[in-house]
Amino acid sequence: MATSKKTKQRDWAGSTGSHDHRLCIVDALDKAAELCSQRGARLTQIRRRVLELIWSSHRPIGAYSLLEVLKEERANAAPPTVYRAIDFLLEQGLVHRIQSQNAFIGCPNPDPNQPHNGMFLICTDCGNAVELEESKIDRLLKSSASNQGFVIESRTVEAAGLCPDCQLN
Amino acid sequence: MATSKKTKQRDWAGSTGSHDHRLCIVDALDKAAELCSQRGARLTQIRRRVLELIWSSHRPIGAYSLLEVLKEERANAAPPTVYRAIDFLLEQGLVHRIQSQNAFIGCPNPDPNQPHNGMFLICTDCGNAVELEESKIDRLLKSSASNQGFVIESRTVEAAGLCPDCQLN
DNA sequence: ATCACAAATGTTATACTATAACAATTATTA
DNA sequence: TAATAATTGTTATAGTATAACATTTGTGAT
Repeated sequence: MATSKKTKQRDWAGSTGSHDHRLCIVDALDKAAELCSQRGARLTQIRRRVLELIWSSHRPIGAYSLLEVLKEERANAAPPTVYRAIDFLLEQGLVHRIQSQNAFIGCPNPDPNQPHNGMFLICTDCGNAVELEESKIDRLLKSSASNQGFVIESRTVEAAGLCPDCQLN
Repeated sequence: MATSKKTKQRDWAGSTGSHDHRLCIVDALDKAAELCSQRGARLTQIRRRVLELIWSSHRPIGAYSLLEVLKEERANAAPPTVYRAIDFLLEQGLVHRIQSQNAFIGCPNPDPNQPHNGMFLICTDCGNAVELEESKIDRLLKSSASNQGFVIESRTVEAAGLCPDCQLN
């Protein structure tokens, strides 16, 4: 259940490919700023910084890993500091929780209206995660639930396995 | 993230309906005994008792809740006692982990060959959970992953919402 | 501007979840 | 029945998350 299991530092096309990841970060922060401003939500320094740290890779990152970094910049950072920021970012739909790892990852496509639950492919070897957009699966799940009279409000879909790169190595 | 959020003590047709739950338990224990015997796996007293406790309701139950009960019967029960039993039961596919709750639930249909990952509908009101069998969703997920060159090894699918009963109350 | 209020952050403590490491005991089988 | 493997006992600790209350900072009304 530990979230800090070591992973190789490698990327794969589906998630990060050979791209300039700085652009991901800038883009995510820009989107976040705009969304928050539209909503009258305050993207404070701490919140912005935590979002930036979460976006620092395409791997889910745990709260205490974030805290370690934050502490170097803010002597008085404590667990509530990071958990509050995370709670805010989750509420705004800017990040997702990866339940199977007790970790968090940036949402590449924050919904302007309301947050959505992501669906993820997570490589067990390199640790990279990519968010799927599969409305079909969502519809199937909803209808399957509906058959039982059950109404879905939120869901967790996380698939673990090997990304293309790690299948070779 | 606490697993002990209070839930109403109510059942719903999709999961438990108005049934004699003792039969569920007996049935589950019988199946477990047979499976283990076939496999040469040892369903010891502790393991059997933990399985029974997990089956004591259709709600996922946490390790420390199990431990509380176990302690009344076995003064020296400690976290490893219950986690080891859970690990065994997970390996044998007799129970599933509910990631969104750090809790465990019995598998009503343990696979004679290898364990499967469950898919669950979990009521946020009464807490009951029911396992779905939706091979369609599995296939969709696999093909969707395959489009990215990703090979799925295991997955988590958990949907939270309201069961039929709790929609009325 | 400044007061009053709300929101965010600081701070300390603690609850909850899970595993490491090694010792003792119990089963299995040669 | 001795040797070995599997299970359980025991203590300690790592990792994840929140409660509760104090302080500071931002916001809007006047």
